[in-house]
Amino acid sequence: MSTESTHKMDFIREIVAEDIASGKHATIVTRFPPEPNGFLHIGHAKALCISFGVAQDVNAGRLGEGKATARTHLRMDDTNPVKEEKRYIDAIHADVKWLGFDWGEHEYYASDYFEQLVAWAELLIGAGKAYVDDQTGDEIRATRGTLTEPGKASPFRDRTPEENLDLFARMKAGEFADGSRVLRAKIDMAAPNMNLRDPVMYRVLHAVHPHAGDKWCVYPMYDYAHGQSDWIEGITHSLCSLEFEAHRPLYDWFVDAIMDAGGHPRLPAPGAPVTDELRKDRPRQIEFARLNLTYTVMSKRRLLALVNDKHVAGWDDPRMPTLSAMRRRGYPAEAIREFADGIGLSKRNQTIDLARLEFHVREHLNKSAERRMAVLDPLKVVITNYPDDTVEHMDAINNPEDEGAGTRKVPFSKVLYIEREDFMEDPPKKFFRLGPGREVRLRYAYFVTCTDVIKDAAGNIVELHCTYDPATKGGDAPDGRKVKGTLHWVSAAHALDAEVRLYDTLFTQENPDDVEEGKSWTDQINPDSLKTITAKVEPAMKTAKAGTTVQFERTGYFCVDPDTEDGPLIVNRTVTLKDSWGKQQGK
RNA sequence: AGGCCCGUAGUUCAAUUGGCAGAACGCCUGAUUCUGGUUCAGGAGGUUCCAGGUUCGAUUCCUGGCGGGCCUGCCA
Repeated sequence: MSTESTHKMDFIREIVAEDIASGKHATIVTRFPPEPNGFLHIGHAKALCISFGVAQDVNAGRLGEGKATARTHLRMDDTNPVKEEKRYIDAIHADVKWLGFDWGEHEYYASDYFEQLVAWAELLIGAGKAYVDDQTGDEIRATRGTLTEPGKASPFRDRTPEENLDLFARMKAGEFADGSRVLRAKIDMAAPNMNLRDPVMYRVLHAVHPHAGDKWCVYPMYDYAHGQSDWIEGITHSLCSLEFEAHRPLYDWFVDAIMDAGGHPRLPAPGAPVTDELRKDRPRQIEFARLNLTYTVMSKRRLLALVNDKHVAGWDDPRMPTLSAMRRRGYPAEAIREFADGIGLSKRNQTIDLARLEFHVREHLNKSAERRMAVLDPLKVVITNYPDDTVEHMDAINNPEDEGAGTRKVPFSKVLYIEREDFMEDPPKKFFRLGPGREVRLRYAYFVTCTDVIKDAAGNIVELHCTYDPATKGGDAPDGRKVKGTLHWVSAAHALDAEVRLYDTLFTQENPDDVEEGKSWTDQINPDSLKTITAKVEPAMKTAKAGTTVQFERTGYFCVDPDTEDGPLIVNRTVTLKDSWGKQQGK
């Protein structure tokens, strides 16, 4: 009995399980094929979790009852040098690793297959299934037809294989200018699927490639390169998003056409026949719905625009949905994986509530993040009956969810800061915090009672006077009396200043595309998505290293920003704590 | 308009392949709590897109509608 029955299944895992059960595959190979033209985002995390997750499930015996092994390749889908850059390749490596996936030695580049791809293209030309077209881009577009009308054949469609071979060789040799000629597959100009109306296989591009250098003047299109790259690597299940559904017939057409012409990546010897057995050795493309999140955009084009138009500080600005941004913001990789695994897999377009991602972030951080006290909006408090020069070091628990995290000392003295919103001069009954004559607990310290409210000439509250009860040291009253509220605080003399970056959603609408006539998604950008303040934090934060996330009690989780390395403490708010009081106030 | 794909709580997914429609997140209530956090207990929320048909019985099968998505780059 396998654990399969108890494990979460989806339509892709069912297909893989069947393919193992039927003996179709003894080795399952999946792949993650990013184009290095931007940074990976949370949508890629979903794809990563699916392709790596399927392989992990196979290896763990959860899929296919241990009758197969599996691996996952990382492949740069680098067929368009004008958009791709080395720095994106580096960022992809870092992000995939950070998320927790290991491709081992299986790192590949589509550009490493260009030689083979060209050889197969020549095979197709020889078989009369591809031709060089001298039409301009505009002409090709104009003759492609529409959704309801068939296209028109190119005047160059019936060139001889010899002529095509010669022309293609000269394209490769760099004899022709960019855009002057393309190699097209000869399929069907009347096909209802537009992708089959003689799609372009190669274009002339005199561009330096980030991986292949200046070796090539022709570059293959996605449709011609992707399926064949899968095939070369022995990918069994090529998992991609829904918009490639209409490309699947073409994906299969190229494989069939190459085999019909005598090609196969695993021919035992040059010129050997493509046997029925070899014919079964081919990849299968399966599509699933890509991830959308509320209050953000996910397309790389738009993310690039946000960066280029300076709406954010960069690809790793913590407001971005990129993995590098989430890392910088303090989202744990494990939370992102749990999120991705939990949202399900289907063919329906999905938009997930941001709240669901935040749930996983809080769930993980609640268990792992140490607690600290920090006052974001300081209000001075003087404990009038506390000795002037005394400092006490209070014991504070680092993480109530993790006993192993231990305790620390927090200095307490006569002058403190508390949160401005923790005091109300005329509080309603449900307000459990400080008010004139009210007693509250200062966490890990004493019960205090507010005796005086000091205001400036304009009537603004600038200071509070309180008395403390020495018998309540540590936070408990020996007489058993209770207080409704517990406040966080810092000692003014010991507090550190910290720059705190408070983030809100990058867009004001759940769906940034939901706009009135004449407006665009960029009009929905939230002008208050970043607020920078200076907070007072307890001295234990002095040693906090970049990348560590702590919980500031009662306010939220905060991650030390890498900018801290060369200056004062800077923290990013990862996510707020759930706030039933604030919610109640909001309505 | 032509082709392909998809319609189940607010959202994302289940429903042992024809047998009493469930879960998670979100929302609401209560208990607990030295974080208005956590934890625990409970609640609201469904014409399974619609209409026919087959069947003792349909979310599931059939037919026809309706709604949504994708496709007319020398992007991926």
